[in-house]
Amino acid sequence: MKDVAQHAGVSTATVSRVLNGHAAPTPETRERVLAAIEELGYRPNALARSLRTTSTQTLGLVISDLLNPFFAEIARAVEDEARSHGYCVVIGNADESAEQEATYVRTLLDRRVDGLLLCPATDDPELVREVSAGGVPLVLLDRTVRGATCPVVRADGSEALTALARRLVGAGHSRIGVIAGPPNTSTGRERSDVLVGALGGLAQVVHGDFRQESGSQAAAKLIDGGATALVAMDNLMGLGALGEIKTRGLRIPHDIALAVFDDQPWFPLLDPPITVIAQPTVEMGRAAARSLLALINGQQPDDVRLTAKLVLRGSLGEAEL
Amino acid sequence: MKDVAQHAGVSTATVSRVLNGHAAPTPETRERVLAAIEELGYRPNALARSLRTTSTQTLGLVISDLLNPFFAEIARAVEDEARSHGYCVVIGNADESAEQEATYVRTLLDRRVDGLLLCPATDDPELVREVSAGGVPLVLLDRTVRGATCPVVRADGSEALTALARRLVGAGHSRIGVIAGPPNTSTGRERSDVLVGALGGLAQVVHGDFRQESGSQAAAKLIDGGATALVAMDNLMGLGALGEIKTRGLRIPHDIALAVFDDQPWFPLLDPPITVIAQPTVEMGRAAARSLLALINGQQPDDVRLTAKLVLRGSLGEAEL
DNA sequence: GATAGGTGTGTAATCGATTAACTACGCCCT
DNA sequence: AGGGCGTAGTTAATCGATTACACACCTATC
Repeated sequence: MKDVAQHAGVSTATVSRVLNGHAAPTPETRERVLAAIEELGYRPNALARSLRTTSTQTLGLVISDLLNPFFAEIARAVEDEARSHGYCVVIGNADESAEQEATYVRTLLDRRVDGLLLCPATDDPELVREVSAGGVPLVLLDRTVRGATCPVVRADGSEALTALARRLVGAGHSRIGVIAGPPNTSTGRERSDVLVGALGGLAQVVHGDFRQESGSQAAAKLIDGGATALVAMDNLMGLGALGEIKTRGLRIPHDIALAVFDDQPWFPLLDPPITVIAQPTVEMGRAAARSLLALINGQQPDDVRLTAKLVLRGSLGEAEL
Repeated sequence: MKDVAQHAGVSTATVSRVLNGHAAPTPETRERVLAAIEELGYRPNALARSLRTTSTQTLGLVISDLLNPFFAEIARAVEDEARSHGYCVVIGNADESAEQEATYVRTLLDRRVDGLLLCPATDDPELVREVSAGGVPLVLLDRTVRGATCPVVRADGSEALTALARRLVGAGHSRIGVIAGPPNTSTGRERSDVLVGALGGLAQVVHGDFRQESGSQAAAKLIDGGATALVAMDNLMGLGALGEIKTRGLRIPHDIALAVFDDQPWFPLLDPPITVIAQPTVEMGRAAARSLLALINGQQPDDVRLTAKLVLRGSLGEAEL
């Protein structure tokens, strides 16, 4: 910057003003400075700028698993929305591990992100408290924690799950296997609670960990237990369940019915296409980013609750007619 | 930091020394400083540190599309490897747009990332030159550019493509539709060049853009053109082709054979399972990260060429027997 | 007991920007 | 002519760390 100033025959202050579009510099000076910048190929150092202004124009996003297309899509939406407001997003991958999540959150805070979006790995409020104590704007996404004190953006699947339960019961299924998420995550608990409640005693629950492998194992256990219908509470566990069903040579929906929470582009391609509860992922990501930006700007955004929708495709069999 | 120093009754220099594990401070001082840090909940400002040391411990990764599971997996691997070496990764999503890619690259350079991994959207070497001119370590991943002067990490599918061509020809297919990537990307060009060459005149090529929609359109065109076999050069276009095949009610492999470049966890679940050319994505990501770290440490890593493998699963029909 | 050498800390410059406070230079008005 | 005022630009403090250099103190040696 000093070089640019020298080159243009002005002080660094003037260069800075030109850079930041301040009113002061005369058009002529401005021209000279811009020419110098161009000539020297100067690019301002964002670190120095941030240090001085205490604003990094960066959001942190800590998600549970980048490999999960659900989160990838969310990340994409967050990034889109943030960019359209001039913000960058730094993504941290927690790998469903609370420790790694904490490490990442601290790293991002150390780098002074302007705000943080978190999909908490567990419902332990400790980390959230730590961030809030640091005074950094925080929004929870997809999952919440016990006694959360910050805005939360999530999808509400109650209605869809209830409708799904009604269909399954109506079709005469009496042993319905629920492949639930980990009980220490809000989504893991709530989704299965709602479904189990609506199934009124017909449900058998096995908890997985939102990963493919656990989906296969849970499916195996439930099929062995005599289930005639399976509901996987997340797309990766759904993938695992499908694998197990295929391995055993069972036919959907003839031998076993299946529904999955989370839609994926390839679900309609299966034979039969898979019935799902589709979450408005893109909207969730955008809404979360918007809430966070509002928070950063000193507003008090409300919680956002979007509704997930039941999409019938055929994998429940007659139940769908 | 000043507060911590005051609290411990030492100077900021000593605090800094404790923080950075310098030999100097006596165990007793060290204790006092650590206690003060603990008590005040002090966390060092990474921006200030980076400004002073000109090292951010951060790698930039600019990929074409986070929604593409291939790139998501790569991102994951890069992140893993980087983290294990104490580096963070900032991911930029270029959305297959050269402009957005350039914007992101510049933003990352402004933030002084220690090195950059790039999956270039086009094979135009201009951006690469710009980065190199800035003296920032750069490694290209998956794709290369014309006359690249930096290390490149990619998968070589020639062998697998040739084997695939042999099988298709051997099975008597005489009109083979190739759904290629954009001709201005190295992977888009090279993959189809190899395959078309190996098919010796039996190929019909339609270029897509590595997105689902273009896969459907290309498939439609090729099927209308009388193709009895399709090869999609990337998983998203493969997904599109599958959709088109399903829409038309065609049966694989009876009515049409299909193979896809890039494996996906759900390909084995289809009926029949899809034959693919599988790339070692995780290894690519890790290798790229390692090359970049080597470059940062002043070494001169070689290009890395991993081999993609043909995985026969049944979607080619008799050709596979 | 003076000197050399080693050790633990402090002082202050520095990284590259932003910005408050100040200066210098017209220009207008009485 | 002189005072007031607006404007363009400069000087220097600042953000929060790192680190070269200086300094004080202690110990070992002759």
